[in-house]
Amino acid sequence: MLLSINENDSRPIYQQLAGQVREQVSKGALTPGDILPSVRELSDSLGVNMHTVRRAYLLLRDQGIIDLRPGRKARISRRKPAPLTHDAMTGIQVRLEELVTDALLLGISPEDLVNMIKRQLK
Amino acid sequence: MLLSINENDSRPIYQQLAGQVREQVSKGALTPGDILPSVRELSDSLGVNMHTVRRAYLLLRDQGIIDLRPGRKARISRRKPAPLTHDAMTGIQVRLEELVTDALLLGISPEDLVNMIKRQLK
DNA sequence: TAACTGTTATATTTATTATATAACAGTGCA
DNA sequence: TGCACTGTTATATAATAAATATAACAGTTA
Repeated sequence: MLLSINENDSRPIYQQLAGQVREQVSKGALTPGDILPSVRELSDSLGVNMHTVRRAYLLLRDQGIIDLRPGRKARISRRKPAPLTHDAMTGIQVRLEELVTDALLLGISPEDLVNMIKRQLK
Repeated sequence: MLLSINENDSRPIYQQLAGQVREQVSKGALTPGDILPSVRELSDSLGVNMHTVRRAYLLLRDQGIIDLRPGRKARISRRKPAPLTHDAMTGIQVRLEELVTDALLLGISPEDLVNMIKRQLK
C-alpha cells in the first residue's frame, strides 16, 4: 500500500487519497478482498485528521470501490463499480476539450498530452 | 460569442468562462481585435455577479489573451502568446492529473481518455 | 453631457476542506 | 470474558475559495 499527499496537487487531500486507491485498483495493485489501513492508522502516518481519511473512504464506498463495516477494516469490494451517468461523462468531456485547446495554445500537441497521460500511469 | 455555464462542470464559473474564451481563440472563432461583452452585459445575460465575470477577464488578461483598458471593452490581444514557460507546462500537467483522477473516480479509464482525445482530433 | 466602460473598495454569504474532541458500538483475538 | 482494535456518529471550529451585493470612481465614446 502506497498512499501519500502531494503538496503540488491542488485537489483536496481526501480526493487525492481516494484517487490513489482507485488508481491502484485499476492497475491491479489492489484486488478484491485486500485490506486498507484503518482510518486512524493512515491519518497518523500521513499527519492528517482522522476525518479526512474517513472522507476518502466514504467516497470510495459510495463509488462501490470498497466495503465498510463497523468494527472491521475497509476492504476492496468484490462488487462491480456503479455505472457511469451521462452528466458525469459530459463534464469530463468538456474539461478534456478545453485542456486540449489550452495545451494547443501553449504549443503542446495532442500527442504530447497522450504521452503525458501514459507517463502518469507508470 | 457564445459563453455559458455548465452545471456539470465542477470548476468555478470564472474558470469555465475563461476556458471558453481561450478555446474560441484557439479555434479562430475569436481573433485579435475582437470585442468581448462588457462585464455587466455578460453577467446580466448569464445571471451571475459582475465580479465573477470580471475575475474571468482578469485571468485572461494575466494570460495575455485579452487586453483590458479602463473605459474600453475587453479585446482579444494582438500580442503573441507568451512562450511556453515551465509554470505553464506544469499547469497543464496538473490539470491533466486532476482530470485523469477525476475520470478514474467516475469509472473512466485512462485508456478511455486517450480515445476521447483522439476522437476530438477528427 | 450622458451613458457607457473598466476599476477599486468593502462587506457578506455560502460551501468546501480540514481540524479537534469526544463518545458509541461492532469485531476479533489473547 | 476482557480489551484493544475497528468503523461510526456528533458537534464545533477554523481557514479558504467562490460568489454575491452595493457603491463609488475614473476613463471612453457617441
